Amino acid sequence: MRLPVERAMQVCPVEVAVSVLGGAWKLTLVKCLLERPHRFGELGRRVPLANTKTLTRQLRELEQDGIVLRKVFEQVPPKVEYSLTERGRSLAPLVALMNEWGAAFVETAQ
Amino acid sequence: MRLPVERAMQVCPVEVAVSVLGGAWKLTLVKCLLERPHRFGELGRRVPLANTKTLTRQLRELEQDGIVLRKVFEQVPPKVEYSLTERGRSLAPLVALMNEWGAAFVETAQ
DNA sequence: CAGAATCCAGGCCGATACTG
DNA sequence: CAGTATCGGCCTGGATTCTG
Repeated sequence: MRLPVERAMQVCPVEVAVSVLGGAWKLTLVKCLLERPHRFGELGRRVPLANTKTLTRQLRELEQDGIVLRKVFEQVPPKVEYSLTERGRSLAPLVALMNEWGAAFVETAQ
Repeated sequence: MRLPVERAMQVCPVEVAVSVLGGAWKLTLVKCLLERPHRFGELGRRVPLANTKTLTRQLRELEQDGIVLRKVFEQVPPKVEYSLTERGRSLAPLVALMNEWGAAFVETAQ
């Protein structure tokens, strides 16, 4: 278990969710993977503001937290496919709600 | 509109929600305020790992984003009451889902 | 193609002390 | 009571370059 998550546990389950999912682009990546599995480069194009390092880090953490599955195809050129675990798929309702709320927030933009 | 939110808008509504709600303790504060209005000190006791500076910052941002209402009572000793706006109350389903998901995450702790 | 390596900046959050 | 002031650390995220 990662340290920030440990801390969050002391306070509230809500905070656990935030510290697991709150990283930059994480939930957007999950949203993409809910559609279908993606390759690394595809995800990069879906989230154009994230560079490769950030992308890799977030995906690794999602993998470590049991949300994302990383499958390596041993071939040249290399191919890696990212997909969701069951726990990852359980985020579907949450992602839908956040998408809706975020859109409404922008809509009602001050 | 705050800068990180502007950036998030370029990518996905989900990312907007994350950048508005993802700060430390923010959603936990909203969860408390969904129960009833709280005074500053009360919130501090509900979120014991946040110090006064952090608490103030998060509450100010939530206020700026139209989620929290800050009401000052001109009296001695001072009294400030925090409550939710309509937009804040619209977070109820989201908070409930995240609470549930966070609890399940801890339950299934690796 | 899918990253790893390196370096760097900013801000995000925290501890502590002080104030009207 | 409800903050502000000051200082600082560190972690997050980013730009760029390099590699099997």
